Amino acid sequence: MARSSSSGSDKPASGDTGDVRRASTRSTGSVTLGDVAKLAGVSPITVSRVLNRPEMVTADTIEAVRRAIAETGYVPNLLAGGLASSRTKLIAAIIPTLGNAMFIDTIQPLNDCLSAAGYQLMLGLSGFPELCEEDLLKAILSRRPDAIVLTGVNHSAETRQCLLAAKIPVVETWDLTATPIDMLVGFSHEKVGAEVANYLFGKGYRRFAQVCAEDERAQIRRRSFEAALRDKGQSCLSTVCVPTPTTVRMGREGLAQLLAEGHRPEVVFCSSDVLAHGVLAEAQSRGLRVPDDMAVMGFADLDFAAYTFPSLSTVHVDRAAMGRHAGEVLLARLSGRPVDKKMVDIGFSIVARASA
Amino acid sequence: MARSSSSGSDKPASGDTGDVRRASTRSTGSVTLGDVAKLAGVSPITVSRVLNRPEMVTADTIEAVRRAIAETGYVPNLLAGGLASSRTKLIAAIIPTLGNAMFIDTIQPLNDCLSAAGYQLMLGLSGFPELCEEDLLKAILSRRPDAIVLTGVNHSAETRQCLLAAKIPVVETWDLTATPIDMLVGFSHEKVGAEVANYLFGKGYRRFAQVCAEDERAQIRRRSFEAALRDKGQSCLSTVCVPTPTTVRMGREGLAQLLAEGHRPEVVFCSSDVLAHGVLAEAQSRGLRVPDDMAVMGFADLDFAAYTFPSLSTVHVDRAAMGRHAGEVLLARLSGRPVDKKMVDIGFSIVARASA
DNA sequence: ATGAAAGCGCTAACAG
DNA sequence: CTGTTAGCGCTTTCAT
Repeated sequence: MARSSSSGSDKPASGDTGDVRRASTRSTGSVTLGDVAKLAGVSPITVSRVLNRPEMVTADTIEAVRRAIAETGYVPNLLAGGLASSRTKLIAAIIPTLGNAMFIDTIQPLNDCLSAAGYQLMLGLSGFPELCEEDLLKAILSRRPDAIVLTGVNHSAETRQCLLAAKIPVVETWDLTATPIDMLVGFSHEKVGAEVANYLFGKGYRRFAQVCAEDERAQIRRRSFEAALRDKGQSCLSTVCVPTPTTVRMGREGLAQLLAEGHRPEVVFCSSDVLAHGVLAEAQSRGLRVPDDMAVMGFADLDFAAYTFPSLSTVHVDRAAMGRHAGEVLLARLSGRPVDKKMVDIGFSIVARASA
Repeated sequence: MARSSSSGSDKPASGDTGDVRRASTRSTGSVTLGDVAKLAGVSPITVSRVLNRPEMVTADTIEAVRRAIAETGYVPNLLAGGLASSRTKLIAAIIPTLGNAMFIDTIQPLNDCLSAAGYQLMLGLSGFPELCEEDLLKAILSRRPDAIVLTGVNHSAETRQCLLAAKIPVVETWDLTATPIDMLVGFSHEKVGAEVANYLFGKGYRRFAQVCAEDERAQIRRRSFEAALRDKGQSCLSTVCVPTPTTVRMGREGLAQLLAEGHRPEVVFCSSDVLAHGVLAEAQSRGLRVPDDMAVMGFADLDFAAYTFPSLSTVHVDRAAMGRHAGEVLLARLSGRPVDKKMVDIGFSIVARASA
């Protein structure tokens, strides 16, 4: 079967044993470039070109090779290709968890953007404890991705070192810093906390409480919120902290705890819409009127919350734009195009709905 | 003339000067096994052993090598390793979308399980249209994963062909079939539809409606639900179908549409808790009492729904167990251990809460 | 436009 | 226990 198919007369194994397919010492059994080349009657490199740079090959050759590829069911080996070329078409992204729709909303457009350009996205889950981010990173770097997307800007010295040594484009997301490793697209959590404080103070609220995730960026918003209150001579009655990843249940329990401790806040600022959702559910089940008895402010503007509690006031963050933008700067860099803005603040906005 | 850049004579390397560290034509610059070996004063293969089979090496050697690794910041190249050994420590999983918490709940324990065993999970998103599953699969197979986890059991002939040709362990999940490709862990969507029909009929409901995702498995549940109703001489008033991935919003709109069409169902069976959540939100905003005016049945038993609408009746599916189990059978197979059950029905149960 | 030779960095298979 | 040799399958470089 595996003979030149060029012109008809296909003699059955005509004696000469010259190129009998000798099993090499450790063949993997799968079809290789060489097999396709033999079938198509060309050299391996030509098959490679058909796949990677078809403009260098004549239409006839392409046709013959395509046929051979289809006939053999050849699937390229990107381990070999990546090893030889130092380009893997692989891009890694590290996020804390799959359990948080916030990050997913960023990853999805990133993935779309990259796969449209022929890259594959590999996800790494750091789990919120930033403890072993370095190990994860090494595991990821050992696959030699062409670039990497990080969540957050607070990395250990070792992590930065690894990243620098890898000499690949890096995009940090979900935060801002004056000293990015490479490129950056995020927004200011400090500003969020401060502006929310201003907003709520401006609405006349004076008894504040929080339900806040034990997450680095959530804590930044929290502290900034408290600081801004202090500037106004106010303070936060109480803050309930809950472990990550957060759930609606924790929001419910958070409010339950605040009330059990005897607090009667006029408004509760939650570190995410998931928690705010839980707080609203709990308030509702207790017959509290929102915002008259108690107002609620969330963060992120998640769909499911907005469609369950349309009154939820929140902070809108364009997560999809963040993902898209991260993909775009990466692709620009990888294709040698100039990257206009290495640092981008995508901003945020307070969405005032009936709950606060 | 083009050759002018060549340093040194054209003559064949006449002679000797052999061991000058001649920069290889295309070095990638990063630290290699060889560099570590040189520093540690051992051979490359010994470094490899320290990393992969330390039990074959003396403690002293390990120590020396470890030091050299730390000193150089060496990060193994798994492209090269995988190419040489035909084992990549990479396992792929294909799911329809990241936007559905159902699948995430399966993937998370799968990931935990695999990474604890030193494997890395690579996610592939097929998007619900099973159209180009084959292209995605080829892109994934080109990274030579050691095994693959699929969502669903309905694959094209080409897909099955690719999978067979790859000769790697395969686990299909989220469904049952008499003819799995290899291993299987799922449950019967047919049974779900039928049992829900029985349950609701038994509770005395007679006017049924559905809000159902345009998803293969959801449609199986739907048809089975309708068939079971027919067996009882009943029928479904109306079914609103919504595109995937589904959202809470679609659930709201689904109920709105049912009511706008003039239907007054006694009970609405939704193809997921996300949709049921939306239906409940819409019902609530219209002042409908649940279950007195209208009952609601969901599917999957998602946390966020249960904690927002604790009364939501639903079908419980142990998604985490499915993921864990998939990981376990895979690891068993990969380590040569016998796999006790190649096909596992993890079952489901109807959770009767106050909403139905 | 196509091909030949030489690796990419690592590990399997054998020595010693 | 450690080293030597020979590839894994592909792409680069340089030649034709």
